[in-house]
Amino acid sequence: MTSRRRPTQADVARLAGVSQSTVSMVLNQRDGGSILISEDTVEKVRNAMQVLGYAPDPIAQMLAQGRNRLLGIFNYDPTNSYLRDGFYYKILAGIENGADQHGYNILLLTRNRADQKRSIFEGGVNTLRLADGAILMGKYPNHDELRRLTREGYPFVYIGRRDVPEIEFDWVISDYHSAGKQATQHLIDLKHRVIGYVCESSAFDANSTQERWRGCQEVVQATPDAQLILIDQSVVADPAQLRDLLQTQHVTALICNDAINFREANNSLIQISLRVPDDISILSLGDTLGDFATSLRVTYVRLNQEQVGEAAVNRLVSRLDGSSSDRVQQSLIPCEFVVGDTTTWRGSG
Amino acid sequence: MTSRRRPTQADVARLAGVSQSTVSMVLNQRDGGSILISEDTVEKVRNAMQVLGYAPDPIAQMLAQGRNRLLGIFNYDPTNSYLRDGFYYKILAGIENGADQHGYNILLLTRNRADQKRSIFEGGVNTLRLADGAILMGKYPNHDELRRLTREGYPFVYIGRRDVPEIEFDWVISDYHSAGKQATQHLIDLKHRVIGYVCESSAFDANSTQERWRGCQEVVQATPDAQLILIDQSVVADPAQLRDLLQTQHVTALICNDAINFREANNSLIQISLRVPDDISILSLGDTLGDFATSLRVTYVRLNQEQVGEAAVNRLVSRLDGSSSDRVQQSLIPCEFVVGDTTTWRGSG
DNA sequence: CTGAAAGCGCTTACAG
DNA sequence: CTGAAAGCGCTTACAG
Repeated sequence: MTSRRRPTQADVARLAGVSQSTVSMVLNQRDGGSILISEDTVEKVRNAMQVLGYAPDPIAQMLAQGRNRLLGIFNYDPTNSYLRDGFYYKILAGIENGADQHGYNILLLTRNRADQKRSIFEGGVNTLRLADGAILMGKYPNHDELRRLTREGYPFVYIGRRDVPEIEFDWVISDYHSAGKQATQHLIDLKHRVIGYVCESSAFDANSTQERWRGCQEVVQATPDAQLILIDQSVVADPAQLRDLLQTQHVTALICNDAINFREANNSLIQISLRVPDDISILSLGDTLGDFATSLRVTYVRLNQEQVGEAAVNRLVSRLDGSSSDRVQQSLIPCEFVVGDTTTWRGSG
Repeated sequence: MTSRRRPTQADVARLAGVSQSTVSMVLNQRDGGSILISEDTVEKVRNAMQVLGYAPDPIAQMLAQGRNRLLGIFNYDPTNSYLRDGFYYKILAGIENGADQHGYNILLLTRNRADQKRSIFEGGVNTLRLADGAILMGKYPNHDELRRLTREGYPFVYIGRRDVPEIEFDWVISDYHSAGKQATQHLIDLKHRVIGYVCESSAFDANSTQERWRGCQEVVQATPDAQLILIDQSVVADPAQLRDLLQTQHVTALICNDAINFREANNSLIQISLRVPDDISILSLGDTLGDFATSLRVTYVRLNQEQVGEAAVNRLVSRLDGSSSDRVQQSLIPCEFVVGDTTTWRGSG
């Protein structure tokens, strides 16, 4: 660990017998070489760099250049909350991909995990400032902070639609509304008329749930005799309760808000001996949790979270590179509806 | 987006009517306040900071301080390869946690995803240098790069055990060897004597697989009449082949190298109507993939990847903070053997 | 084609 | 208790 000081441009310059700025020029030689330096000099400098094992200090470069090709990621929710159905992971993978394509690295802000409330500003300091721009996410952002970021002109994109009074900003999100519509139309087409919507009460107020629900509602309301029944996850978790509900209401199909709900519902159905899809159709409005041990392929909506992450990066980078207008941009990423074996015609059993 | 220049310490100083260095002192006021500044001055400076919305530039701070409380993460494998059983995600979560506890942020190096070979040094530049230290991972690291990092005294910890000629460095890894031993002993105790070991041929040379396998071997070799049979994943994927193999060899238990192998094996067993665990016992030497739709709890080894990530951070940070000796430190994180419903006494069916 | 100089925004001895 | 100055390692006009 004898790490004597790393070599600097000054060291290289000394060894090569040129000035420090020349070393810098050689280092940053643009493609095409608009800056002309004699071959000899380049050679000498290159050699000296080799000999000393010189590598530029990125921090100094940043300070001098005023930017650093770093994309910040800040999550208002504790990471754990995203463990659910691998949501966070997929978005992160998309962001990584996008960042890589644009030659950016990622700064993952970890601060304040311990506290209940995570915060971008600590002691008045914008911890995101280290990055050129940031991607924010989380169910409950601090509105004041978002306003301050906007006021300061700090470039960011939110993952998920969030409406904050007084300001407007970029966001990207899966098109949950259309997902809900497609799924419901699918069931309606299969002659189902009484459809249960399974969701946890704690998740019902989330924007992403509301959008799904709204999509389902629209289709149901446009269909004579059709009705949508909200079923709490706690009911589904209890096989007996679930059976009673399904029977008394004549429910023939279940739409599950996400993959977890799907799994729970499916488990309960097994226990009350209802066969999928003959006795009851069931689908998930979210990505599946790996494959189940059954041979059934699940009917579900692919949320394309990777694409959401990539889209957020693309938007952010286009702002950072100035190749984009200043207009606020809010985009929906299409979901894909995948028809599997867990849904079929009503009464086919 | 009218972002006129952000205020600097100089701006604050001007407004407060003090010198720039005084602003810096106020900003960095140590606990206890070993540096004495009059209440009045502090007040004035604080006010000015408020008025201007001043926030220090972290990059400049880094340059001046020589460190930045940033932990680098570099993965020699493409991220996708870690999607398998959520490996990468869990480690990352552990790293995030650890970093947070120590007040570090994370720098995720994305470079070179596009290329086949990812590289730390680009054009001779150590891209990790932006971070104070780094956590490296990936099946096939570039040995030359690791040597160079070591030579330069750059602090890093490897996730996974990698033996690189000429150098030694810190690593942290799950105790796969012990995991294999425990699992095998469990089966031996249940009177199984012919045990199949399911693994993909492409994964067999990996250190993590070798350690598991070695652990299993040891127990089997210490048991009279016991034998361990290596079964390629491709055989397991074909139900007919699997049945033949199990029958001719009298295999009564399967050890699956990871959760994916487990799932495939389980699916095939269903198709050839072998009941788990009555006809055959089966367990996984890796974390499970969520729950299966069956009511069986899987017998498996919990790898504690989060702990691996956290341990790596702890080690790295203790080196960065100088609170640790320079001795190379290589540690094994214990796994937990979880007995579920998929294993039972031989011939209980 | 190359060098001297200023500057990026901080921190940290060193004087007073 | 506070200020002037040097320095962190670069980049970028500006002279020559």
